Parts: sequence; C-alpha cells; structure tokens
Amino acid sequence: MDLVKTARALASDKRVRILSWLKDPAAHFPPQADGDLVEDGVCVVLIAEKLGVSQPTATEHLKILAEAGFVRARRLKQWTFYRRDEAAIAGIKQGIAREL
Amino acid sequence: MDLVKTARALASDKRVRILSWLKDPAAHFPPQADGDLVEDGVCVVLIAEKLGVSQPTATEHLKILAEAGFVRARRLKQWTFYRRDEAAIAGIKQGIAREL
DNA sequence: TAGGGATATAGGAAAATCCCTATATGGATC
DNA sequence: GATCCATATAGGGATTTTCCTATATCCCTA
Repeated sequence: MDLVKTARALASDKRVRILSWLKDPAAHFPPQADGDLVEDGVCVVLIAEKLGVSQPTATEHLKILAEAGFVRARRLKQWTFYRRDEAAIAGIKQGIAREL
Repeated sequence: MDLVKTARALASDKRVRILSWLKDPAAHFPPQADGDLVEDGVCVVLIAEKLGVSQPTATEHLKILAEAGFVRARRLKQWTFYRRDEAAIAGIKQGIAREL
C-alpha cells in the first residue's frame, strides 16, 4: 500500500465528501434512468452537480480516488458509474493501521 | 477528527518518513548529548540532516505533523525534541477506520 | 452513418505547497 | 549583559494542485 498516494487522495474536502456520499448513494442522489445507484454506482454528472464543480473537474477527482483504490468505475452505455470498492477500502484501512 | 487535515499531513513522503523513524528513534538517530531519544524525542537538527532538508523546512514539516496530532514537541534547554504521540495516533487510526 | 449525449483529455490560470536564505527569538553560558 | 547555539518566523521562487473552458472520444439511437 502506498500511504502517501492514499493520503493525497484523501487530502481534499471534495474527494472525502464524494467517498462519504457513495456510502449510501440512494440517500444522496436522485434515481438514475440507467444504472442502479447501489449496484452500478453514481454517474459523473450527478456527482459533479452535487459537488458544485464542472464535469471535467469531477472526473479528475474520481480518477484520483480510483487510482488510489477507493472507487471503481463501471461503464454502461454512454455513462460511467462510480461506486466504492469496499474490499479495497478495508485493505487500505488495514494498511494505514499497520504503517502508521 | 479532521480527516482532510490528517490526510494532508500524511500526503508527503518526507513527513511519512519522519513518522516512521520516530517509531524507533534509537535505530535511526545517533545519541544526543541532551535529551533522551526515546523519552524526550529527537531534536530538529538531526531530523533535518537525515531528511536532507534545511532546518526551517524540517521545522515546517514537524509543525504540520504536530498540528495534525501525530507528534508532540518538548522543549528542553535550547532544543526542541519531537516524539510520536502514540495515544493520539491510535485515536487517528480509529477515526480513519470510522470515517472512511 | 449521422446526430447527440456523456465522459475524457488538453491547455492554461489561480491557488496552495514545498523549500530555500536571511533574520528574529529563546534560552544557556561566560 | 554579551555571546552563542538551536529553533522559529519572514519572504520569495519553483513546483504541484485545483479548476475552468474548449475539444476530442465513445457509444447509443434514429
């Protein structure tokens, strides 16, 4: 586990909020026409709107979270849905507990 | 616990290395004339040298670690010694496990 | 295959971080 | 009190991060 890379991903209020929202997507986002909020994840546009940033900025934040292992992207039709990777996050927590 | 502040403190290779060295100061630093490495902590100059940065830069890194709760400063004579705050770090680990 | 919607990439401006030198401060000692 | 050593603070340059607009790409649908 790369502790610095993990920490950098969490060193942003916006990224931490995304992670928090994705714990319970149905409580934080409206239903989607395609893609189940819980099963498939939340689409980039919804995250960008709730975050109050442009779509490219949201994409960039999600990319950083994905590269650190916190979330996974799933492409369905023309949308990309992001959801938490709970198994990876559990591993990250263990890694932090071990290395800190 | 402020997750973003904690993450920012860890979002630097140099600060993570300091934290790691301070787990076992005697294994990483030479004996000090004043101040016990384990009891009192490690003086700023030794940390700056090992880190390969100037003294003010080391001071800045240590300040960031201290403000996030990872280390504590102890002033003895004209030296400032830094040591890990294990109780606080345990709390940080719990906080991360809870909030992530 | 033409059109359109969603996402990704490119490029650049603004802000934050990192690290330096110079200097101020704090405290011990002569 | 004068001096010296360790640390803290000030100020500034270089790099990185953040976020935007414009545009390219991907993929569905007509």
